[in-house]
Amino acid sequence: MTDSVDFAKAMADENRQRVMRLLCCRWLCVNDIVAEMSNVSQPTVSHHLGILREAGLVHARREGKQVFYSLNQDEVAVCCGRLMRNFAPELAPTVAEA
Amino acid sequence: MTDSVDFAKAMADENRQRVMRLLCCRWLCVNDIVAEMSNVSQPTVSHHLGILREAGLVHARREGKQVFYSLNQDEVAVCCGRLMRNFAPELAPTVAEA
DNA sequence: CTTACATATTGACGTGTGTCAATATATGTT
DNA sequence: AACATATATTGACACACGTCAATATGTAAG
Repeated sequence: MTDSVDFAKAMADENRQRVMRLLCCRWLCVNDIVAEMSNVSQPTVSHHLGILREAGLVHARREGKQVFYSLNQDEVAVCCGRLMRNFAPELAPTVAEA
Repeated sequence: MTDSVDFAKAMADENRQRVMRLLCCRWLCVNDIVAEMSNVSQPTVSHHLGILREAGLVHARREGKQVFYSLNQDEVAVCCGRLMRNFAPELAPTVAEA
């Protein structure tokens, strides 16, 4: 339903997808992300992380002064599956894994 | 790459997803779509159809005075597959169908 | 060729969104 | 407590985007 819209909106930004690729399969703290992003300030990165966190697309874990983020691949997979079922039902697997 | 961003942007609107659901598995002309959409004017529907067409997410076919649209499920599937490979690689099938 | 109908385009308007500088909050250190 | 570092929040700004009324374009019929 509207969940698919929220997912699409969360993904609908180049910098957000850059952050997601950085967080794929590893944990990074905000400063590391900022260091790897060119031409994007720390507040902007923090803002994008907030949106991704709100959408459940990243995990967050505090460790001392720093906060580490990592991509939530499960949620991405669930949302992609929902998109497939909604908008490519004739191509999506009929039965989902339980 | 940036294609995933374009796909997400095209999907990032509730009315656009409503239109896509209407066009799932059938052809509708613009007036039919307008009739089934509440509180959305004909120019607005036309505008959304243009964005979906630009993104390759719908097929369009002229038939006399009317233009019929239908959802392009293949493109949706391709884009979802790309999202999966980019952002859920540990959950996506390793080998894609040729 | 004029008329009628279907769709697309234009122009204007309000709202949403990405961005940054400045500042606040949180945590650890001395 | 004072300070330093890491992250989040605020406020302001420009620009993108969704929306509609009005108009233009395309297509067929009389």
